[in-house]
Amino acid sequence: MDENTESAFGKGGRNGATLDDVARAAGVSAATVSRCLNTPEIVRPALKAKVEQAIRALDYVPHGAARSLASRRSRMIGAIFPSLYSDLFGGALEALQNEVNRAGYTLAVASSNYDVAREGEHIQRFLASGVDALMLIGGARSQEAYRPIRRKKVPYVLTWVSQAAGGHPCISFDNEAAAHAVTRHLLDIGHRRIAVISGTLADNDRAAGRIAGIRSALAERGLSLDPSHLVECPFGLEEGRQAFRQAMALRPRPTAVICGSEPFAYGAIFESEALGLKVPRDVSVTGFDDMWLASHITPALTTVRTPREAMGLLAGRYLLAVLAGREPVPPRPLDFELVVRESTAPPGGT
Amino acid sequence: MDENTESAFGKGGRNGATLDDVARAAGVSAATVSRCLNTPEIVRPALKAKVEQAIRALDYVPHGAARSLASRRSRMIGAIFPSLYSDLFGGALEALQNEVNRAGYTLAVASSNYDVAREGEHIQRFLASGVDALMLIGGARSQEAYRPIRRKKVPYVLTWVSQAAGGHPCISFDNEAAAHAVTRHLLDIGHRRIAVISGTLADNDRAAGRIAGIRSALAERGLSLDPSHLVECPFGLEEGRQAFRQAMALRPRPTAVICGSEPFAYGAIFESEALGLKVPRDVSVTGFDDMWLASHITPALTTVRTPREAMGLLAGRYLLAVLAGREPVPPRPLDFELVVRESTAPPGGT
DNA sequence: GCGCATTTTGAAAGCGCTTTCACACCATCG
DNA sequence: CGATGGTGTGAAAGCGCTTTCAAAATGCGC
Repeated sequence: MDENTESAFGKGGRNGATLDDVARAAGVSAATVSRCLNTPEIVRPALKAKVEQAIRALDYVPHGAARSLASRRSRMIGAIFPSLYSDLFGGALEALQNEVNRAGYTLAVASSNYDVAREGEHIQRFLASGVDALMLIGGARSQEAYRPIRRKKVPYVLTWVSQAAGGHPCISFDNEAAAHAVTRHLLDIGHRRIAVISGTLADNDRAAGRIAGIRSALAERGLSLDPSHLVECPFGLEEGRQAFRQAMALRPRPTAVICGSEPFAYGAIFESEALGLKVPRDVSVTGFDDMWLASHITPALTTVRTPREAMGLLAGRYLLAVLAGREPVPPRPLDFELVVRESTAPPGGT
Repeated sequence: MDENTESAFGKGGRNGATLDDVARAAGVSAATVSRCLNTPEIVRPALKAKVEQAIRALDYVPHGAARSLASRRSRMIGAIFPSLYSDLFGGALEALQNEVNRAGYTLAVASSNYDVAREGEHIQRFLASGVDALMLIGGARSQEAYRPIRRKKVPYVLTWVSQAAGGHPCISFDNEAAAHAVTRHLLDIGHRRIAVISGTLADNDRAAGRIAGIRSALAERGLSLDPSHLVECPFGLEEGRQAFRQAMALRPRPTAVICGSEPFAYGAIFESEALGLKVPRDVSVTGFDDMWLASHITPALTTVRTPREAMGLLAGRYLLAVLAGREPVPPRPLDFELVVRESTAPPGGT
């Protein structure tokens, strides 16, 4: 039966019916079939029914590339993340994917591996693939990088950063404010000697924003962040352990360590045990993101919960709105929440 | 200057030069430009240089959809994961993405949310988008689901499962053997009363395979898995805690708990503390996958390391090989490794 | 019923690129 | 030195669909 159907196709050797085949089978023009697919409301029910039946009978699947070429839209949205490996971006990726799918779009992804040059290549690749819109993380790329995007007039949005030099549309919580809140909490319970573990700052404005927030909170109390108290290293739990050891070697020893990323905090807590230090008695530790381990680790981690799924969802929604011809306004910075658990306590508690 | 360049384009209002524009600028035919892009080795250096210069001058970016339509290849590969959220699949996703990118392909992703129907829709969507190949996880879908794939003659490969009913190409370690190894380890150190925490088995042949491996190892020692000792629940750390509590309520109490997925094991270890049980003294716990937390948690987790990145990499390589016209043979099941750490010990040790 | 204003429909022209196919070109051989 | 063969290039025909544009069908009022 499959074979019979095949033989009904226009040309031999093809592996699927074409719109013309459907038109012929339904006894209408190709234009009508096309309309049934794209603007079904303007075709009379009688014809529509015939077409739909023919589509089913032939098992017709529209040819994406042909649609794209003719309509000048690929129905594809590209997203470039610094990493696909960690579950940090997983929630946002999943939310974004769901949202764009709902509107009939397909999501293409790429990982820049925290490398701007790499990201630039991916932008080019996506543009060449003809994505209709683009989601990027952060705003730490040169203005040059936006040129090809602007040139092709492809809508885009930045996430994980609430504002970027150049006025690019952003959807995110405010990194600076979130870091400020964590720092403030530590200051409020009496800490004065605070060390910071941060991810590599070059090309990472999220991390930089957090440092800025820490500095401003410190400044409000007349304090400042001594360079020796800022340990910068690549993301990772193991790296966090090392950085923590380094911070604990400082004299006088800091009474609190702010981690710019959650794995650092896990590393710090694990390493404190190895060091014979008790958290929070000997040293307070804070995280950033409130990922799944945070509430289960001992001691449970004081951290700031970031709206990761929301960013993915809203970024998708924003792009779809632009593509639909509306002119959405990126929302104000999203809410974050300081979650105080057991890893922080007043200093000197013994 | 941008404006001047624009005005050199063939048609007005477009947002990019076309291949014809390049041909005209270089004083060659469109065919030659096309050849410079696709088979540069067959065009004479002199012409190639002129074309390349024109491409740079016009900032030409090929139109993906047009290429796809004419060449009948989209240079896009689709991958459908059960979830994008967890970092379980993150490594494979990243590796796959890198591999296909290297060959000039773009990766499209989707998450089925562990739902076969959802996965089916994504398959259809990808096929309609015209992906050149498809990567799927597991083999727990109806043979029906493969029909559209076969019909369009799209190469595909299954991962995370080393063999599937229907003879589909697979690239994976052997779930059954891996689970067998873990179980064997427990049996070898003297455990006899073993409970199992497994992810939902319906539509998940990976989880089912692991249960089979556990059963066969048990059977080799004349033991069997009592239904009461098999706790089935959705994936997640919190769910693992609950399941562990349930397993610990069994009388006589099991001396070991095999977790079919790593988060369950983390949950078990955390919950053991809440229960006043000491791992491994009171109960041994094993994980599955050896994710980043496994070696840092206390006690460090005995588990089996699965080749997740390798699966992504090899799946990509396999599909690219098929697309290149070669007829690759899926490799034999990939290696896994039993990693014995501190969470397992002989029973009754007090 | 006729004429006019409205939908609906079909014909045909592309969308931007790849890919035969045939031709032109040059070097080689008899 | 002309015939032969191999390369490199160009002309043109689509790839399968969307989208004008004009023609056909419909509905309405008088």
